Amino acid sequence: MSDPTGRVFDALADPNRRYVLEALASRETTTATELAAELPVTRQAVAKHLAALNQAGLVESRREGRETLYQLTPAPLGAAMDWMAGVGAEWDARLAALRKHLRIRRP
Amino acid sequence: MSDPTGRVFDALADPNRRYVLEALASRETTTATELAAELPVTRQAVAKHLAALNQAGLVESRREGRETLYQLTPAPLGAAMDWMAGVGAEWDARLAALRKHLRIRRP
DNA sequence: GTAATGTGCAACCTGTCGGTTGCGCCTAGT
DNA sequence: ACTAGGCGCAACCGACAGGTTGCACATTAC
Repeated sequence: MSDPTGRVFDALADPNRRYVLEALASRETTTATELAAELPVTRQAVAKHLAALNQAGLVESRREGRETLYQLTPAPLGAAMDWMAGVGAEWDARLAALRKHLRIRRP
Repeated sequence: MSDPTGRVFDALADPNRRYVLEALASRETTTATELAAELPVTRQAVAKHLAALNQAGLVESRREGRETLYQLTPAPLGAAMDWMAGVGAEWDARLAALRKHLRIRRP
């Protein structure tokens, strides 16, 4: 999946990954083991999720000594929201045009 | 997956389903066969995707004679966008608080 | 130096997802 | 009445995602 927006939605589709994002939004930095303590999965599973989030550009990792710190980078969320807003807007525009058309043809 | 927001993101995670949504945003009504003609998959595959979108509340179906018409219902997109906006906002707030803290402690 | 902590990598298992094929059931045209 | 178009359902298949275990490697503490 090379499409960046697709990767974001795919990353957001998993509940554990969404929990990771929520935790990261209020924590400024975290390690995989710390997250694994709050989730019903192993550290390695969390590490895979963090890798997926990193692939989607939602997370950055930096190694500090013997632990790797993960940090939220919420920018790609904007692109995804833009896609959704585009769909909604086009739909609304179509509805508006349809309404207008009906008003003109049936005054 | 009972979580409604999760279903929305899961629905949005597939490129074919996103295409269906885009098509539906500009078409006001469509059938599964019509969509299948524009996609590299069979009608049944499209029908499954439409069922998933319906489960996510993004699409409504109504039977008209011998064909079933599908229509976009973009409301759940709003909830999903709210979740994303929440994560981004909390992050921004944390960043702002951190910056403020730094400015106070290091004038 | 040695033990403990934290990580990464690889193999493996299992369920589900996206997709197809095959069929039978309506509905509409002629 | 019969034929053709459109759908739904069910079975099946291959691939991949999420998860686990096991182990080897680096870094800190004692």
